[in-house]
Amino acid sequence: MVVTRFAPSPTGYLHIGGLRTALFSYLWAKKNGGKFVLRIEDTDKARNSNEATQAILEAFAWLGLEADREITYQSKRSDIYAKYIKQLLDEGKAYKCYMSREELDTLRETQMANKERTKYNGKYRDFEGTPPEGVEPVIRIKAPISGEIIVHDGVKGDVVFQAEDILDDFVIARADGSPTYNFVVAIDDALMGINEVIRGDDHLSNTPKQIVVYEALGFDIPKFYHVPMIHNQQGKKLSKRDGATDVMEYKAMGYLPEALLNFLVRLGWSHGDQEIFSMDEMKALFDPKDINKSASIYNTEKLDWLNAHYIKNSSNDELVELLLDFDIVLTSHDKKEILLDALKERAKTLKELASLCHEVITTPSEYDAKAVKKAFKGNAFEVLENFAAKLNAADSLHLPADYHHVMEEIVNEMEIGFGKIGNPLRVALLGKMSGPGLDAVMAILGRDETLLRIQNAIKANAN
RNA sequence: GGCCCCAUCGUCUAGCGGUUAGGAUCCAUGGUUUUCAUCCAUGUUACAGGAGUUCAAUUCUCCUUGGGGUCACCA
Repeated sequence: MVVTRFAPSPTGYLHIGGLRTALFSYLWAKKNGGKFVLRIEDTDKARNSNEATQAILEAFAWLGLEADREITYQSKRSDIYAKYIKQLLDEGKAYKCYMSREELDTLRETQMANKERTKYNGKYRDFEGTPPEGVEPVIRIKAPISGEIIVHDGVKGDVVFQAEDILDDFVIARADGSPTYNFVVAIDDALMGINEVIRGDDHLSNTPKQIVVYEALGFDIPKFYHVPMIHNQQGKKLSKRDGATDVMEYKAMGYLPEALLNFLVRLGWSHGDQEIFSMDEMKALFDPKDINKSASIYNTEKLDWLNAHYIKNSSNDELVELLLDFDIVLTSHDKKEILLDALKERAKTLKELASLCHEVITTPSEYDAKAVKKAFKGNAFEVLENFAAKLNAADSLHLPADYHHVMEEIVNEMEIGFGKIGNPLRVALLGKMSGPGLDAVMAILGRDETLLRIQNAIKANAN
């Protein structure tokens, strides 16, 4: 059974990069009929907040990524960590270190001055005398001082680290007794049965430390997949300063969850030439062996295209529901089908769709100057008057085709091109030169509103 | 700086020794449309550099260069 996890620390919103590794983990579990679990790493009381936890859960709910087990909170597991700290102490695999912070700082400065690697010098590793007064000790683990640590990584291949280069007896419990990250991660992953860890490759250099913990405790080491970072336009790790990195911002901007997920799954992963993936396809096709080794640059051009695609392919009922968040209420609008059919292929986001709806539904309060100049020339008003008269006289006007028929009559009777009626009519109805098909617009507005807008336009622009 | 990772169109990527280096996006042009958008065509643009291995390297090896990550009593 494959068990994967996503383990955010609740210091802020769910980040776009975090979401991608979460998605990969989720998909890989689903692909294998396994479990995807969520663990909140809330051990840093100073930086964590409950709001952040809620924000992360809200984002997961929006995207429909559900954890398969109850959420684990590290803050509730201190007893467990304490037990293992004691065990390592008893077994002589960890020890108390009485080096004060000042002493440690001095050591570090000296090493830096000598251009040496900064590492703990092992002063208390085999200490047997009387400990100094007034120092609350930290607990350090006895890490190997030589030899190789090999991370068998599913993305990068075998990565070899020399213990002497990267390891020292790192702290596993602070002076106040609280355990540190690399220690608890290993314990939690092991105890939660996590056997496939998919995470950002900024964790790759942490992995040897975690392996030290696994080995000291006799736990099985999971399979690791370190996925490359997502970079900003400057090629640096994506951070909060790089515009929209909060997942929920995308909801606010009018992106659909399926578009965002589809966009993210293709960032660093691919399946031949396929670009569009439904959730079912992702679950069936995702495999971490196809994850890229190189970082990708965050660029949302393709997200816009995907979002437009998913909007076009949404049902009108779904769109009515989604538009409620953008203050467009079409629930009982009798022409909503015509309206959405006409508009949904013109919008890149729900926000745009909402604004397009608003433009059609609302009587124009002003007319684009350029459009007026271009459209209301020659006998444009005469054409409009004739058209209005014809509309008045028509007996049944319901569908776009009915309105189209009236337009055809005018074109034939006055012996003009469609442009002669189309351009002025469009400006009259919408206030500008571009927009959806006029027959659809009129069907949406109905006869009365159409006539009203034509009269308004003539009144406002005939001078 | 030490250690580690990475390197194909602007961007996302395919490629797994022999290809006119493919797709997508973006951009441009044309067609469709009464307009705009959609849609459909077409086009511009890429193997970082240098050695080696090989009959043959984008592909394998090494070096250089460039980029990134990480080095806490943070996670």
